[in-house]
Amino acid sequence: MATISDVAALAGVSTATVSRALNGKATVDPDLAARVRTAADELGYQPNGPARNLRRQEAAVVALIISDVENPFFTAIARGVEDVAHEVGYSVVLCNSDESASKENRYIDIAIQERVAGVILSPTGTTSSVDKLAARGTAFVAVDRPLPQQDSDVVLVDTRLAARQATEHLIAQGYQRIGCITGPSGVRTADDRLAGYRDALKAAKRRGSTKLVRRTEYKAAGAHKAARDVLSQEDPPDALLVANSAMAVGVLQALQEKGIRPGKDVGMVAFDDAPWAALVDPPLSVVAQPAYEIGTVAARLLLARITDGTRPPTTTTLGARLIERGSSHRG
Amino acid sequence: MATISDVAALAGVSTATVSRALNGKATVDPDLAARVRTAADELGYQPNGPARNLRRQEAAVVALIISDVENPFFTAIARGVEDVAHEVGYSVVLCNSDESASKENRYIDIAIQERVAGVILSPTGTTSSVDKLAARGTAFVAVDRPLPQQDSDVVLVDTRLAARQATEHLIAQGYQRIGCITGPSGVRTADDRLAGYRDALKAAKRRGSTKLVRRTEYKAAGAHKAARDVLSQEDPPDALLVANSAMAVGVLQALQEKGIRPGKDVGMVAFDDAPWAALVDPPLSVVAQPAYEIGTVAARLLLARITDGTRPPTTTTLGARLIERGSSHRG
DNA sequence: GTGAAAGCGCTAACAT
DNA sequence: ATGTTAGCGCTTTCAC
Repeated sequence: MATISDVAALAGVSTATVSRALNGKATVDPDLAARVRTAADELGYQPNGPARNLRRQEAAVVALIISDVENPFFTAIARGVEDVAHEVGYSVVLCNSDESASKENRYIDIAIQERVAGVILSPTGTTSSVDKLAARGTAFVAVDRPLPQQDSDVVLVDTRLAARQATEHLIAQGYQRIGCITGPSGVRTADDRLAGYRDALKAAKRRGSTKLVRRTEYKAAGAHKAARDVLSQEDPPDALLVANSAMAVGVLQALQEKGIRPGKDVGMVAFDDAPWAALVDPPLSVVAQPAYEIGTVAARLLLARITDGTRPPTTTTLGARLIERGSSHRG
Repeated sequence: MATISDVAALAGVSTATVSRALNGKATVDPDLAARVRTAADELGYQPNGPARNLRRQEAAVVALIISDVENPFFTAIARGVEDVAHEVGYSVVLCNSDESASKENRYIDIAIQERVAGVILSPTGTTSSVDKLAARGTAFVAVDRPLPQQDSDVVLVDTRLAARQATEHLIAQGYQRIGCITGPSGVRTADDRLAGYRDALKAAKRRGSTKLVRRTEYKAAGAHKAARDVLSQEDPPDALLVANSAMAVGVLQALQEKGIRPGKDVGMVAFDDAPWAALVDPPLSVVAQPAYEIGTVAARLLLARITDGTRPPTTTTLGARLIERGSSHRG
């Protein structure tokens, strides 16, 4: 594979000049620069990234570690990050931690080893691995979930408030026994959504009951089981707040199997406005989160921190929007 | 940041010994190895990836360039690739080419520059950029779509046959004027699905009509417009074959807006068994592609090629499965 | 404006 | 079994 020396030899200049020419430094004679570019093209020269990064002590790459590639919420964030990063010449590598602390840890190690310029991640809960980034001075920002005792930049959604509003909406629609199916304990968004749900019940002077709450992984399968379970008990809920769109799939399956009609028999609001939400029957009421915007904001914060590591950490909280559709309106 | 020399100094050995110990070479005294590991831990030593890769002339990383991160088909492939790659100690970086030849090209350049061990990609159609990989001897395998005049490893689905079977199923159900909404011309899967659709019509001695065919990008918005258009004409189709699940969303929206009931008024089969397909009313008949398996097979082929660049290229064709649900049964 | 030369951190010959 | 040393390809002072 052609190296910078090959290009230098062909162009009849030094390697230093090649480097300067190819990196667009102003201090190089236009004629020479042209000759260098021609030589580089001729040889199909591609700079050796590891060598460059070794020398520069940093790569123009940001790592984005998300907890579930198959969740549209996170892929939308990814797009936001990409769009901003590409604008300023950074590449984005996507890593899928799969909601596993050990995978997250592994990817953080890789990010450090590869000396990426920065890391954006949706932390799995344990803070330990992120400390390494802080210790090394690698820029990072958390999305979707804050980092316990770590004052970093973070981009969140006011998910507790959103959950409260969604629950209040169900109450206003006349549902009496509202249940909640949320994610695993310790995952901040799952905890917050549950808290918001309870806020609404309390404000309406309703007594909550643990029998109406189920916690499970943020996946269809878990939610399916949870929904079957909660609906099979003696006093089943007549409405459900569901904490993400994958879970909504599982819950709707369960309703279908049990012959329960959403909206009429059991009201339902789910987090995340999946593309299909308006297509099911009845259309699914959702809490739409600004996922793409989370990505763009996080990327901008990261870039700012890369250039200036001393700026004070900020917390950005974006709002979510309740979209009322048929599944939360008593027919 | 601690370097290998720091570790060597602390452990009272040479850098070579540190390198050997940390890389698990057999030829190092167990006591020394332990001392080295302790020193490394103490310093929080993380090897410098660029330096290592520069020296080794290769990184234990494979790049996966997919054409749409928001398409569940491709994210399922990503999981397959990851699972296999991680087993053998490779990391996977995901790149989103967004169905754009220039982005694909850019990511290929980056992959080359970073000297990744191999590349898996769903090519956008133009072959040009992939030539660079071949020219440099970087291992790569194509998924979902073959590479024109490039004999590489490739993992495909027999999508033409699947399209034919889906169309035959619609014919068998008594639909008379079957239309097809497929992806852009030049994208192989889009062309193949159209060809399979025509195969079925021809075999049934039906005359196809270009007025029943629409081509658009593989996204909901394009398909939405296409469906409105095709259904508004004088002799509208009474059934539709739709080329992926994002498009199915757009088509179902259009049907909803026009008050057309899927199944009863217009039959429908779509590619890709999205999680929500069984939840819409009526449940959507689909062609289920073995996406995860495409990923695992591709990863295994890539690893084999990384170890032995001379093995003859293979083509693996996996089958798809028609899942009949309500949307293709006349009520 | 251009070239010579040092050195980023690591691994692999080679020497012992 | 361990240490010494060269060098991977690049960027960047430092001279000129």
